[in-house]
Formats: sequence, structure tokens, C-alpha cells
Amino acid sequence: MTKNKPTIADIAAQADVSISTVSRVLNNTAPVADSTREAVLTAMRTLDYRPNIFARGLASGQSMTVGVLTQHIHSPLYASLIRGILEEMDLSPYTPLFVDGYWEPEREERLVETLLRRRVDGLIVLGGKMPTEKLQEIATQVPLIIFGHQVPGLENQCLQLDNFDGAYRATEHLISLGHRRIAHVTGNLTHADAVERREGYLQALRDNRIEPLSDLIAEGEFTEQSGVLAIEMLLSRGRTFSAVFAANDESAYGVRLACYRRGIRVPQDMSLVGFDDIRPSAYTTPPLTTVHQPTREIGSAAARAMLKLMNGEAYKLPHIAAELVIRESTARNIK
Amino acid sequence: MTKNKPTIADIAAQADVSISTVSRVLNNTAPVADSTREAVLTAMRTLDYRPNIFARGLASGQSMTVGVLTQHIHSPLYASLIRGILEEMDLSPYTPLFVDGYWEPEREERLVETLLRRRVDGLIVLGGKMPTEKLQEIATQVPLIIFGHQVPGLENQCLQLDNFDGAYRATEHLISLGHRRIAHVTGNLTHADAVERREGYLQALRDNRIEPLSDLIAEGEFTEQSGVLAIEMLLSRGRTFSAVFAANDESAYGVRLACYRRGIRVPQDMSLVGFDDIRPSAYTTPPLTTVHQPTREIGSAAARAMLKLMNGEAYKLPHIAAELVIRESTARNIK
DNA sequence: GCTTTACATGAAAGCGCTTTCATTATATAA
DNA sequence: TTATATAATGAAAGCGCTTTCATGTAAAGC
Repeated sequence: MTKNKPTIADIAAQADVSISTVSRVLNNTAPVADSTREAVLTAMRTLDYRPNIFARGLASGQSMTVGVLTQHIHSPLYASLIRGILEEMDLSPYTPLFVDGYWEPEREERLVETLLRRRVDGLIVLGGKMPTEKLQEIATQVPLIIFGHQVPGLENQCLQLDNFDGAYRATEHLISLGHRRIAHVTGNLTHADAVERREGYLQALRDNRIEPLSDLIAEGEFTEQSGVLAIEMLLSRGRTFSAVFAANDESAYGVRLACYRRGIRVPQDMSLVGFDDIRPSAYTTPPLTTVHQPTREIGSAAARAMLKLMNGEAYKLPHIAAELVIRESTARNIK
Repeated sequence: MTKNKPTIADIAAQADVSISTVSRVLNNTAPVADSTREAVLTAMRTLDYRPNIFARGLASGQSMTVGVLTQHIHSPLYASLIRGILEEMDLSPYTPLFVDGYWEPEREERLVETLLRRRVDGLIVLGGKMPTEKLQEIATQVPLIIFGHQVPGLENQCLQLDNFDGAYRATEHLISLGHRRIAHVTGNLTHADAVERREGYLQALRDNRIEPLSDLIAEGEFTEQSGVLAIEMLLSRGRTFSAVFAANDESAYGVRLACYRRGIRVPQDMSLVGFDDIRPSAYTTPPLTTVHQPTREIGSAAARAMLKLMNGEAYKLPHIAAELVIRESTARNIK
């Protein structure tokens, strides 16, 4: 299976130079005569040489690897963040190493440990539920960029979406369409995201002199099925409402389906707004009005910052504004 | 940032033993007296020791890493395959290293090269367009498990879904509902998957004495947007049809949306079948009838096989049958 | 023409681990 | 008792690379 792989020494012998010289052409770390360089390169080619990454890592102390802790890699939002990171890293000599925390703090800690064991040169944390102190501790050990947490002391390493503002805009949009009774399907309230979005919803109501009603709020957990359940619950409470703001697109899909089953038309009978703007949302029936998260950009911004950070260069994280995308799931309230 | 990390020598000094002994308790590679072991473990704990993976890899020749080449990590299908792999690998000492080929053969080759440079102990290839010969060559260098290619000589390392059979069943289902004019939105026909699915569709028609009409076939490219375009094209050709079989769920979403816009009701006026059964398909309106791919299982089967393969143990890859999931986007033809 | 500088290269010392080989102490067999 | 296997440990040789440090040679400065 594995033949004896050529080493730097083989190249040196073949090219009739010392191993130091080979290393030099490999890394461009000191001037080498053109003729020598040619000879070395030729030798590498003919022997099909691949530098041993372990030897290199051991000697240099660098792994040329960046760890990325994601959550639910199969969820469109994280997949898209990853895509952004991938695109940026691709242009660099670093390889990203992805692990999935499943939103389970213990698991996350374990995985970070794995990544540190693998001697990643930097770590990008996307979301998750790791405690603030843990993140602070990690930051002392490795260059760290964080999305989805606000960590005191690490302000300029944190990239955050304005959940509050996004939710506020979504709600305000519904109000501007004449809706007064606006229900809200929250996310899992152990997530900060869910709480912030709920706050934005509540604040928008209050600012428009609409009294928030607890009867119009149901807790979901960011999944389609929970959206179905939440809306059933809401409907069963007997309070009427003409619009729903769901804490994310997946739960909005659930709401949509439940309405469909009951013959409630969207948007004629019920307006619906989601959050995140994941891929399929532009193609649901009707296409979903939602709050856009520029996830791909967030991903590449995080990666870009990481590359700078590892090099000790200056960088700044962009401010990420949520943006409302108005499609066809919302309409003027005709009551 | 990085303090001087403790090495095996520090542990040895602290525990007053030789480094060999430390290595032994680390790897359980030879008997060590209980008291000694205790001392070493304590030393490790107090010094917060983490073995250096490079040194270990260099000395042992193993990276404890498995490379995984995926395609479009953000597509639900691949995300789900990954999930399966993750779950299985999690139980092993190996760490998966994911890269995304974007369905671009040159890119795929480059990434495989990167993985081999990283000295992965095994390689899982999911889909993609790498030429058969390339795969055969790779197989000589590293333990290889493949999903989505049928490579001569590597039959028992290839895991394949029966696209033909799945498409056949989907089409047959429509026929059994009384449909005769069944359109097909293909995938990108440079993918073997797309071709096989089309063949299944054609064969089902023929077996039921329905003549396939080229007017009823439009080429898509596995995306929502291409589904929209394909159905517009189909409709514009003037041939009537009462059902559509789309080559994957995403393009079925596009078909669904285009119908919605034109006031064509699904399933009353038009039956629709997809392929893949990605997550959102159970929550579209109406929920989509589709061919289920047990992606998570495929992923974990691949991972399991890889673990065995690397250990030189016997394994066998399961046969993967496609299964039709009948939901609400198909109905009896009432014409 | 002789010293100074830059360029091009080689020798050798690690980097932190695994793994043979050798050694000592202890237990078992003869 | 002596020989012999067994357990427990240490010494030391790599693994393949990077990186000082030293050396030799050619170009430049006075």
C-alpha cells in the first residue's frame, strides 16, 4: 500500500545538494542559486516528493491548520458559514478542520480539546453554547475568532449578527402592513439568539403601542416540527392573529405547513416572516419574507480575520446588519 | 500566547521515570506497574499535558485522521452524509478532515493531494466527478471508500445508491396513479446520477407501454432555479402533462414554485415527485413525495467500513435500496 | 591589493514522540 | 539451588523536517 516515501534526504542526494538547501527551496526561506533550485525541483518532481507534514509541524511548531467549531453542520445556516470560510481559506496555505458541536456544551469542549491537541494554529467558533469563561480561557491559548457570542474582553474577536435589530425590523414590517395581532414562534430560549429575537419582537410592538400578549407567543426550538406544534398551540388558545413572526426559517416552514393543512392561506389569511434566509426560503410557496443573514460573508470575514490574527496583522471585523427581504409571504392586513 | 507546552520529558521528570515509561502509559503498549502509572497520570494532569500530535505522527507514521472529500457541503444531501460519518468517527480515535470539491474535478484532485500531504490514514470520497483512473490510482496509495462512483477493480470499496431503481419506482408510482403524460426534469447530465435517474424514468415508461417523448424532458441542473426554468420550458412546448418527476428535491421545489405562480395546483392539477428526500421536503406545501436516500446511514456505513479497512479487518458495504416516500404532492390523475 | 559585504551552501542540533534493545528485579520451573 | 521465563523500566536510535551557525566564494569598497 504505502511504498517508502521519498524524504528530503532523497531529494538532496538526487540533486547532489544538502538537505538544508532542499528545505530552502521548499520554503523560500533563503536565496538559492537558480541552477540549484532547478535541480532540486526536478528531483522533487521525478521522485514525486511530498513533504512530511508531521516533520514539518514538529520542527516549525506550526500546523497550518485552523480549527472550526460549527453547530449542526447540516443546518443551512452553518453550512453556508462554512462555505464562506472554505472560500477564504482556499486562497491561503491553511487547511480548515471542521468539527460539529451539535449545540452541546460538553461536546463542544471536548472537540475544542481535540482541536488543540491537533495543534491548530487558530480557532474559529461558530455559535454554540460554550460558557463565556471557557471561551476566554481558550483565547489565551490560541488565536480565536467567535461568531454568535459576545465575550467580555474579546470584543474585537467577536463577530455578531444583530438579532434584536433583525427581529425588530421583521415585526415592524408586519405592523406597517396593518397587522396588530402578531404572534411569535420563538426559538429554543436557551439560545441567546432566540432571546434576542424575541426581545426585538417585543420592543417593536411596544414602540408601536401594541401590547404584547403572552398568549401570542409560543416557544419552538428552531425546527420545522416545532413550528408546526407551536402554531397549533397558538391557534388552540383561541386568540386570533393575522401574522406570525417565526424565530427562524425552518420553524416558519412548519408554520406554513400547519396553515396549509388547516386551509389558512398565506399571505391572504396569515402573513408570515422568518429569520435567516436560508437557501430554500426563496423557493417556498409562497416565497418567504425573512431576515437575511449574510452567512457566507460572515464566514469569509471570520476566516479573513483569522488569517490576519495568526499573522499578527491588524484586522477589523465588519459590522453585520440584518436585512429584511420582502417576498410573498406577507400582505396587508385586510380586516 | 503559547507558553512552553510540557513535553513527555517534563512528565517523566515530574513522575521520576523515563520517557519510555511515559510513552507506555500513554499508549498502553506495554505493562506498567500500577503505582508508576498513577504517578505518570498525576504528573500529566498537574502539568496539563497534551501529547504533540506531530511528534507522534512522525514517530508512528499514523495521523489518526481520515480525509473526506465531499461536494457542496451546503447541500442537504452531503450535509447529511457528513453527519453520518461524524457520528461514526466520533466513537473512534480518528478525526475526519473535510474538504469540499464543489463538483469540480481539478479542484477535487488538488484537495485529494492536500489530504495526502496531510497524511490521512484513509480517504472517503463522496460523489464528485473524479475520473475513474484517478480513483484507481488513489486507491493504491491509501485506504479508500467511495460513494457515488462505480470503479472497476474497487467494487467492494464502492457504496452506491440505486438511482435507476429509485427513478423507476418514482415513475411507476405516477403511472399507477393513472398518469400517462409524465414530464421529467433531469439533473445536470454530466453527473452519472442524473443520467441513471433519467434511464430509470425512461425504462418505467417503456415497461408500461408509454412512449417517452423528448418534449417532456427538460435538462435542469439539480438547483431550484433550474427547476423553475425547466418547467417553464416544458410548459411552453405546448405538450400537456399531468405529472412531473424531478431529478432531485431542490429542482422539485423550483417546479412547485413555478406551478404556484401559474395557478397550477399541486397535486390536483399536477403531481410532483422529487428525489433524495432532503430535510425540508417533509415540510413543503404540500409535503413532497420523493425517493428517500438514507444518507445518514450511508455516511456511517462508509465511516464504519473505513475504520475496518484501515485496520485490515474484514467489512462489507451494505446494499442501499432507494425507497419511495409517498406524501402529498402526488394524486390520482382525474382526466 | 586587501578588507568588507552579500550570496550560496553545508553541518548539525534539535522538535517530541515511538520503539527496539538492554538491563534489572521478581517469580516460576527444574 | 540454579536456570529460565516474566515483568518493569531505562537508554538510545531514529522519524523527516527547520533552523541556527559556520564556511567558502565572489562582488564591492577603500
